Amino acid sequence: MPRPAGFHEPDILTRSMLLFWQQGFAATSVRDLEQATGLKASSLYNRFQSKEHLFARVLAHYIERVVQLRIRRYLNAAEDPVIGLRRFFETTYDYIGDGRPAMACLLTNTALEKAATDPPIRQQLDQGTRLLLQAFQTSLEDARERRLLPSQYDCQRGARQLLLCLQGLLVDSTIHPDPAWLKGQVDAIFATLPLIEPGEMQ
Amino acid sequence: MPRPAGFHEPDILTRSMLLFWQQGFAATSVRDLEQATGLKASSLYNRFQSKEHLFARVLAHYIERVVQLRIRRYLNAAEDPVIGLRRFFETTYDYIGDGRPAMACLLTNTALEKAATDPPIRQQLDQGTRLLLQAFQTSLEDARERRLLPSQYDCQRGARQLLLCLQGLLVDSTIHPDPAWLKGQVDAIFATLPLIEPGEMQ
DNA sequence: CATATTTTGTAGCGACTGTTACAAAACAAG
DNA sequence: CTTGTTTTGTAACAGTCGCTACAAAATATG
Repeated sequence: MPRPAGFHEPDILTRSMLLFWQQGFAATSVRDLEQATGLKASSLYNRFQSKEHLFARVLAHYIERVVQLRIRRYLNAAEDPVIGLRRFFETTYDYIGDGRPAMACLLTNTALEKAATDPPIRQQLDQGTRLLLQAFQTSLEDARERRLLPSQYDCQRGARQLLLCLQGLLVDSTIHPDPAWLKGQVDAIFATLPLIEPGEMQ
Repeated sequence: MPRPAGFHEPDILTRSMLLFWQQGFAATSVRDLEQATGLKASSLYNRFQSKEHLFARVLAHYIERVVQLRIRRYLNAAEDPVIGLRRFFETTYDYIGDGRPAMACLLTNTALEKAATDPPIRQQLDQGTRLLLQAFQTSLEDARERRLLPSQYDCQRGARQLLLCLQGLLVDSTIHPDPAWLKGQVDAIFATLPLIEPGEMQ
């Protein structure tokens, strides 16, 4: 009976996501969203209840389509867990160059822009970070089992440390959008891992 | 000859600073600034050219009055440089509690909200971070001279690592405004420092 | 006091904000 | 086709945005 919607919802979420990601929540107007999605405001408000509700959906979309994808691609699929972790970190600033605006991470941006506001948003942020934390810990445990890390290495604490550094790296990537500098930052991060060199194995 | 200004400029900057700090640049309106400073918009625009110019002045004020003060109080004045560093990190989330909104750091907030905009702002952010970087390095070098760190410890790299962790901690403090959790994060940060225990000294 | 200079308060500019009422258009089922 | 339901497009709402023109008030100098 009903007239079917003339658009693809995941597509709308992706297009909105890119806007929020680049400009932030407050700086993205409904008119911007209209233009990016090709939908009129009435359609957007018909499908999603408000700009805030749309944003919450976009956050979930980001976790699903960006964070999870990166975890699978760089961490779960890596042959060497340490190399996988390194690739994960180095690809956080891949987008830099050509004078494009710094984008960092939608979750991080949101944390500093809207954390104090409503609980559903903070819950999404918490879920995203827990996802990363768990993935890091798994990689570290994998590395420990392969004797790339000392047997007494605390992987849970290491994962927290890595997450902290990742968030710091994202901040730094907006202040210093310079791949060479950021590469050095990643080197500094991984220099603190008590990696066992192949020659050290007994 | 001229009529003197009926207000104290540093006071205006401090009051504006608190607003930008809590709400961000975009979310702080000129009307908010009027109310917080007690000045009418015409006076604000007479003294400062625009909201953007005022914000740039506020950033410099923040570096001078908050960052420098904290460096002097916790790092320069510390008897033990490592304890000083620890105090510096632990006091970043002192404001948390009583349901107050998360404030993190004005520089960090600005980096993720406005980094892509105008160069003068980014220059301020760069100066603030370089200030911190230098202070961290000095503390680490002090610690190395006192044989709290190995003689071959790379203090420059350590300082970059610490700055990264600080920025990460600031992000985390908005997602998890829980002093106990944050204390654990600081512990994880300092656990990576290759500190020489007193008993290990030869 | 008179004058020159600056700071205020009032009022309002045009543009933009998120949101909505309402009717026209599009479609699936009968 | 008709009916029922949903999605669209148009237009506009009240409110806020950054900002400014202008005159009144205030004050250090002469």
